[in-house]
Amino acid sequence: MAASAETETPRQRYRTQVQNEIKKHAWEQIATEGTSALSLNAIAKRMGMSGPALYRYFANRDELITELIRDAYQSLADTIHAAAVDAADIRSLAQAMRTWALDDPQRYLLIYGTPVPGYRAPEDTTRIAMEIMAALLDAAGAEGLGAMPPSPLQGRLQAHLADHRGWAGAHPAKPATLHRALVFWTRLHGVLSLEVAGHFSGMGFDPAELYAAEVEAVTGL
Amino acid sequence: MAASAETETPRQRYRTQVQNEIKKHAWEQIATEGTSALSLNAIAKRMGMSGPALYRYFANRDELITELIRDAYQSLADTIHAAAVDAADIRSLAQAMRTWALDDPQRYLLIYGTPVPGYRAPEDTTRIAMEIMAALLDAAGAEGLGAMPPSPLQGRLQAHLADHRGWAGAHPAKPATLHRALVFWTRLHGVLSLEVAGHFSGMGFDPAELYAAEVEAVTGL
DNA sequence: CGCACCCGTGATAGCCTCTAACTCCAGTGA
DNA sequence: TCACTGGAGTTAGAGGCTATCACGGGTGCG
Repeated sequence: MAASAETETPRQRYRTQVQNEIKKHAWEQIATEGTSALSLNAIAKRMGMSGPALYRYFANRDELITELIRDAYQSLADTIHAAAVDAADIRSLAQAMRTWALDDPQRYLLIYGTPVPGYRAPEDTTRIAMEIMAALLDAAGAEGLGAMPPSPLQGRLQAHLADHRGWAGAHPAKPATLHRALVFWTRLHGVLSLEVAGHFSGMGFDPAELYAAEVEAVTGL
Repeated sequence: MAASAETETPRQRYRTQVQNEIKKHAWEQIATEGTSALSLNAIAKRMGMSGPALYRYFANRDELITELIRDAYQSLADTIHAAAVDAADIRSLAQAMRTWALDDPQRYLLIYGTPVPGYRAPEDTTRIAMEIMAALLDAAGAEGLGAMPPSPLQGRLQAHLADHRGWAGAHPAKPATLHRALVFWTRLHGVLSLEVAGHFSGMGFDPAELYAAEVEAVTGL
């Protein structure tokens, strides 16, 4: 990332510094008011300069948001990697994902929330998404996890996944592992997204209990 | 709903008719451009009248969106009720939910997508949400479903749910049924929301296969 | 018939994104 | 050392949006 740190001119260093400050203010605004209320004008005002100045650093509002999405993806990938280094099991990965999501709900929703119909994700976010998938596949393929209860339908899904494993890249995962990783992702996302969006808030029970039970269900799949 | 149809004055009938036309245009706009791009001005222009006229029918943009959310909730509840009348089993409910979600992704996302931080859902949407939950509990409590694999953690969750069953209202569901209904909701929502948001689009496999397998996993829980 | 009410209008304020023309200064090369 | 180039920031302004206000005009009620 900082490969050309020495060849960087002062101009460039100043530029990236201002860009980072803009992003910092953008994150604050997103966390409190939501992404839809993100305003370049307001950021500029808070930084003590006039609105159009920001267009030196980001071509338009969409480009800033795209950059924030990229950063959010990278942050999630880093979090998962860090958890995988500590202990590459499903439980710690799941815990890391949950704390990451609850730490800044709007950051989570920037990735997994409502997409803008016309928006096309840039190439490298899909690359990061595949990195995340690889970490999940590693954890899902670990020894000592429960076997999956046999059923024609589950077997059919695994056969289908074995035929369509492009998303796993070059990962040498067994069909059952592909299945487990996918289910890990969707089930935990199911609990997390509803929790983050506040759909449990009036229900009274503790989402953490449900989350833990779902994590266990995946390990014993 | 149409209890006072005869006592309605022509004025009132015209009023609700215009309101419905506004909502119709709003839905079209949401489906194509997304909720964040919903513009009262654009709707007015398309209806052949000037912007401020719409404020006779909705106090502000938020009130219109709230009304649309209410309608979306009601539409989901109706869909689930219709499916429950045909056959009150989990499979048909799950199928109805999926077709409803894919039929208009932005309508689904209006309920389950990114919430606006300050927004507070009105009372009757939570009432409708509880109706939906009741239908889920009915289906989850049916006879002939597989027993749940015993585990201390799953048992602990069920005990917790038995202690915090306010969201079930007066429904006489066993703890295992509470558990199954919750898991039905979160797991299917996990697959659906990722599918609707396009996170599977580049992965190559068929979400329907995964969905079917998850439905089966819930029935055999 | 008269009157109150509701509907739709244009004008306007204030916010936003984004462009254009301009000034100014830092860093560069002769 | 000095002229110059290019990036940074400014103001002005177009065009969009939400929302309010004051004003005509028609509708339906007493």
